[in-house]
Amino acid sequence: MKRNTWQREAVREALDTSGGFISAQGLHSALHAGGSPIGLATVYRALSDLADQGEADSLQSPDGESLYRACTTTGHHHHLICRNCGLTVEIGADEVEAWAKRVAGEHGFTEAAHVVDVFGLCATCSATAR
Amino acid sequence: MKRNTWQREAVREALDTSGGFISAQGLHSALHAGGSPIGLATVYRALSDLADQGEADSLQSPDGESLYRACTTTGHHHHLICRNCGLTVEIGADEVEAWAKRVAGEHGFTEAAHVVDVFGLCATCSATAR
DNA sequence: ATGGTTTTGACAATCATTATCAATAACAGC
DNA sequence: GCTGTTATTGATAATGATTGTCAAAACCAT
Ligand SMILES: [Zn+2]
Ligand SMILES: [Zn+2]
Ligand SMILES: [Zn+2]
Ligand SMILES: [Zn+2]
Repeated sequence: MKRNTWQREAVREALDTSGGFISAQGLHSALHAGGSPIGLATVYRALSDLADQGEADSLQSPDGESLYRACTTTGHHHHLICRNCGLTVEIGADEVEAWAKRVAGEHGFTEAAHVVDVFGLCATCSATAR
Repeated sequence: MKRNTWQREAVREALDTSGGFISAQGLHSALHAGGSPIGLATVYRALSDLADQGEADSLQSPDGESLYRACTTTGHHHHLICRNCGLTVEIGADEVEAWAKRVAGEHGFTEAAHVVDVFGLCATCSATAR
């Protein structure tokens, strides 16, 4: 049976607080900065569990890091992510869902999954950058 | 000035031969299997260069590895990839391009890039799997 | 409160990728 | 073709993220 520990709860809360996508290392740093003595391995395990249970979304950053986020949308969705500050907008994309299903079918592919993310600079970061 | 070496050419040819997306490690193994004594670091450098010059496409595998492929389509496009055998189909996706641009704009994002890939089992692998 | 079982965390191990740097090989100019 | 300059190579070390190990600590049903 699965047990409840303050570590797991701490990770959940830190994820909620973070707002945007964040790496395991980043979350661990944030937790430490907040005074938590949680171990790094534990953060990795908690994030992995949260992702498995569907309580967190995960994706690969452009440079191959795994990033996690506590999303509010329950169902399947995609993300618009600021590559500077991490601000994330959850996006429903029915037309993309249809497209993905169609192209997979047209080429005889089964068990198709898709990776669809948009990375850019949010309005705030765009303004700052100039 | 850039010099031409048999190593660089070997990587280009191996990429062409591969057909699907392949990792640097995988290409290095393939080259060694074919009798080439090329070094691993050189394969990494050559692939990075090819990607920079637009002669190769690159993407992150679902588990965070960088994969490369010599694509025939010159312009921007996306991929339908067999997660079992690596078979890759190049896909033009005007509707997705438009969608990505639209959602970025709607939320004030600039310099938006998108990651759009479909992973599945190709017809052959689907048949074998059952 | 107790005991069996899960979870933790310090640390080692792994794996992909990048940095080093002396030795090598391209190639421009003679 | 020979030569000197300089980009490139490759063995290896270094890095950085992630996972494995395992004894000690924490949970929780009883
Ligand atoms: Zn931003
Ligand atoms: Zn989708
Ligand atoms: Zn391509
Ligand atoms: Zn296949």
